[in-house]
Amino acid sequence: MFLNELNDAQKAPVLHKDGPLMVIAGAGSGKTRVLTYRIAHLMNQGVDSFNILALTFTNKAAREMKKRIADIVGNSEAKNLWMGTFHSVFARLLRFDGDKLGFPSNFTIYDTQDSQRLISSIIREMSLDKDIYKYKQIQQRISSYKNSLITVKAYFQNPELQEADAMAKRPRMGEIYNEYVERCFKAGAMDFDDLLLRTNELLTRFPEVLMKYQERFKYILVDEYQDTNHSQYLIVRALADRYQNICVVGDDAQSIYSFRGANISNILNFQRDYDDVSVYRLEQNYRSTKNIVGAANSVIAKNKNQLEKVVWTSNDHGGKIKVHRSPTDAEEGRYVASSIFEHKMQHQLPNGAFAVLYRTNSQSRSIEDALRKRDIAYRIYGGLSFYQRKEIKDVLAYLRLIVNPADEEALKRVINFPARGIGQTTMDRLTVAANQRGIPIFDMIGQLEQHPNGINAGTRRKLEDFVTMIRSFQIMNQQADAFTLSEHVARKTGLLQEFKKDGTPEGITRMENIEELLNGIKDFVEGQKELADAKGDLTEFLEDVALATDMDKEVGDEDRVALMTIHLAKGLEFPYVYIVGMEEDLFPSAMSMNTRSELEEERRLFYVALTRAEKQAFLTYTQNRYRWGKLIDAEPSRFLEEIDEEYLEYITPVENYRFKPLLDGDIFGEVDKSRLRQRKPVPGKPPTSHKPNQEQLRKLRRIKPQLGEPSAADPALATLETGSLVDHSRFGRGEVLKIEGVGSDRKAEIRFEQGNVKKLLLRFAKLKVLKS
DNA sequence: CTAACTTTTATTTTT
DNA sequence: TAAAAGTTAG
Repeated sequence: MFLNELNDAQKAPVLHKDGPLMVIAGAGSGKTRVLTYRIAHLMNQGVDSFNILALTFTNKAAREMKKRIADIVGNSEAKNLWMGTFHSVFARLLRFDGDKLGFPSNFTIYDTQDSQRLISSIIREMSLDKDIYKYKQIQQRISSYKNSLITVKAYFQNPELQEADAMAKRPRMGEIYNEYVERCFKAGAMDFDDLLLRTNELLTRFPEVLMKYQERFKYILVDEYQDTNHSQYLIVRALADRYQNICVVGDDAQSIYSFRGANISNILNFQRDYDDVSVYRLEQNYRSTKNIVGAANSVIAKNKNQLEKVVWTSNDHGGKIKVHRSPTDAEEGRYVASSIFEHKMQHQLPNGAFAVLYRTNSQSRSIEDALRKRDIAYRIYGGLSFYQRKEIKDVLAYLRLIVNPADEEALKRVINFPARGIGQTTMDRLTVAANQRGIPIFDMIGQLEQHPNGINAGTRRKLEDFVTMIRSFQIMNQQADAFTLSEHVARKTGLLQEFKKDGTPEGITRMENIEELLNGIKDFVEGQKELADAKGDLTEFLEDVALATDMDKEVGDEDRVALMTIHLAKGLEFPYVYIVGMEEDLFPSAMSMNTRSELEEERRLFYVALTRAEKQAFLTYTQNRYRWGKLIDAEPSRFLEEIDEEYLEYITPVENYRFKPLLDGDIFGEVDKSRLRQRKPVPGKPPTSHKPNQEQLRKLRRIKPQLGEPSAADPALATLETGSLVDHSRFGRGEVLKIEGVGSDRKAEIRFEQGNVKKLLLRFAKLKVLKS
């Protein structure tokens, strides 16, 4: 019996029968297991699988849970469970009932880029200043309105909001919002936020629909409840209102999505929102060593706003958390790679036992370089995902257009790609004409004969050819499956040819990507045929793609080191975890240190990162890092100081010294030892030695130096920006570099007095403010 | 209208 | 830095 696999604390929420319950589950305490077994147990108790709705954070989590439930109760029963992310579950619901709101069942899902492009063109059409009305900011603003259920109507009824926008010099924000919503509606499209907002609208405006789904979903379970936003919260409340069989699982200490509208008070206030809430706590951590759990606890204790709980473990102490400092990000990568290599060899571990976590995607590069040099297989999760690549989006845009010709963003994307002589002017004219008549651009093309709108016969012909081609695809779509059709489209449109002909390596990669996409479609079609209620048609596939999460790719089925952002790592675990870039302004991010709550969220993020580790955690930081293409100073993250000393071990190697800022005329070929000084040391152990040995010098040599551009008038004169690295290797021993002067523009000039550049004697120095 | 070129902008996280 | 957006010549 599966219940024997649970401890008492886990068993209680699994056995809890009816009524609201909340499970506060500390990191690594087995919450997925509780959720899985609770569902299985409900089914064993006679609850119909049709009546259970489980909302998870990723589709992959849903799939895995379904599989495990199927192992317990049998596949045929598990099949009927409604399980998935909020977005995918309610997209499905809207395909059934969205027609009541005026949406077609084959509505398109706009991704963020589609939304931004649309907003961008609205701003252009309204002839607004694009420096004030920045499309990305506008899109974010609209998104946050929607997540808070502020519709256009609500916006115009709320003077405060309008004032806030007016203060930000965007008095026409409301108009843009209105136009955006209307254009989406006309295009038969919903953005990510609409999937939730429109579901709310549906459930509020149509009581009979609400009733239907309340009856259908008698038992509702929500995973990662701490990361739900207001919109999601209301949906859950509405659906659970009748039977009150609502089970939420989460950990307030792991709430890390407030930028997406997640509201931590949803979990903090759960007990107020429902009557007679049973609260269960899972506090025993099965994942990590005592050192890791202790360190994580000591960090999160610095947060004020949290639910009470004590995470503990009976696991071994394990090794202390290793803190490593390096001079540059390249060095950091090299340390991570060699450390992984050593542990692999020492303990005979697979690559899959290691993960490197970072705050921002851009940090992956230096790690990648180092791993590649060491021949360690890795895989990057997230970043520019497969489906966001240009060539993939091009193919998908054609497919979207076939399913929904009103989809304006898809049309604009492909109408002139591959180039077929339909340019901006034509598109502008078409847009104006179509908007006047309130019809989609696609339909407008069909009526050009009656209303030429200044488009000449040749161009009209090209437009009509395009429409004819899409129509032929639509006819084919009624017969063929998604794969056959997509392949046909890729060829017939000339997309494959387009990338093939340019012959560059990128072109070839793009072509291969398209082929990979086609294979993916094939897999999808075959997979869907096995499912009960799926047809394997194009609409389903496009929805799958639009809502695919980056974590939906399998983690760990190949033997590779995993590289990902901390956000993406939530819910995962690895024996060895490297958290890189532990620096102020990077982690915590410079953009999230303005308020206490932002900083607390960063701290929770750090907590999440630490608790991914089972056996050993490593924290690394650098003193100089390339950012925005420039080398900048970096200081150790405050989070390092927030960990109790007893859990840490400093392992900074000897080559990690740093030069003090140089003074005027002070650059010689030899290291001036008195100037070697550790900068802003983390409390703990100082470096053991200052003098680099041969091996370390060789390593340092690989750092890319920057030299200023030689001036045309005087080749011996170079201009260098403050903060740049100067490569001493260019000068022979004893030769002098003289700093000539510093202007107010933060630039310094360097004169190479004894010009002959010969020997590579390596040294770096930092130029700070210099005086002539 | 297209292609080549130049300039800007962004690097916080994502369904 | 590197990708995207904008500009200009043909």
